[in-house]
Amino acid sequence: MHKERKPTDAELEVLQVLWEHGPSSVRFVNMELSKNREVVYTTTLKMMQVMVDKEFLRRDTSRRTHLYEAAIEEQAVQENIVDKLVDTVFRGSPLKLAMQALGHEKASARDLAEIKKIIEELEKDKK
Amino acid sequence: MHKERKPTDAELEVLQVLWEHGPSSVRFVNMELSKNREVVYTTTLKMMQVMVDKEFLRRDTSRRTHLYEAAIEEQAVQENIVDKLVDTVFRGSPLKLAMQALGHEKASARDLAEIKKIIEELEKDKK
DNA sequence: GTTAAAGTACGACAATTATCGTACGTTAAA
DNA sequence: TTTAACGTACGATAATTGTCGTACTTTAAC
Repeated sequence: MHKERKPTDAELEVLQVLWEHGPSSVRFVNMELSKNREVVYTTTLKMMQVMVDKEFLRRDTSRRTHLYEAAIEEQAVQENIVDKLVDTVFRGSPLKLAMQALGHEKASARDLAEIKKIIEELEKDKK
Repeated sequence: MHKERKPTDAELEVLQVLWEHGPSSVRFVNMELSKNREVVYTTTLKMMQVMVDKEFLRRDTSRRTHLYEAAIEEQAVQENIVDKLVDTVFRGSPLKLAMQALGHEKASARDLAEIKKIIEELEKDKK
């Protein structure tokens, strides 16, 4: 039994696929990963088996082709990572992180309008 | 000679100290790290030597007590990490990341006001 | 000049990560 | 019923990380 730890980068890639597509076979996950880079099938398999051991994934072995699904919530992982990031890279300032994200090239005008609305909501809550 | 790679978590801790305080001795960095957790002096020393090899740090050996300074910019590291994070954890959406950051417990009312201003600036630029 | 303190150098280590090959079982088609 | 395709299991491995002990050097105080 392993302790709850933070997924590695490669593990996050696997989780992304499962969060997006729901329960999937190793074959399918491997296909998805292969869109970005070369990965041997058994590498993905082994990794997902390890992730079951770490309790990052659950699997259904009732059929020959096992189905894996994420056992941790996307939202929770995002929170963990952001919290740690704020501490270790942004000197404790979520503001700096948000600014960096919004300065990101992919942030669109619509994103900006969207987040302004969210901020106004948050401001109401804080009052 | 090493390839340019992303600093590890422990390396980020060291970088944080140097970004904040400028060129420092191993002793000083070790003191700072020890505020958070127990670290043996030679562990910090070894790590910083490795970081010099990786070209994350530069050092001045002209005096007995060597002085180390960050060889990579805080801003650049923040950008790298945010870019990667957007891709691997937020499905390519900087907006989601910003929202998560602002929902962060430490985000204050002043932060929110601040970022609203910044958004308005960004919106002007995009026009 | 001896000695204690403070410094650097560096080898060794366990744990983790990411990777792949090989063995082996199951299915289905020819 | 052979065989090829597809699946899981799992050992081995190289690289990296974080850790620390030990050896050696320099400085300065006595």
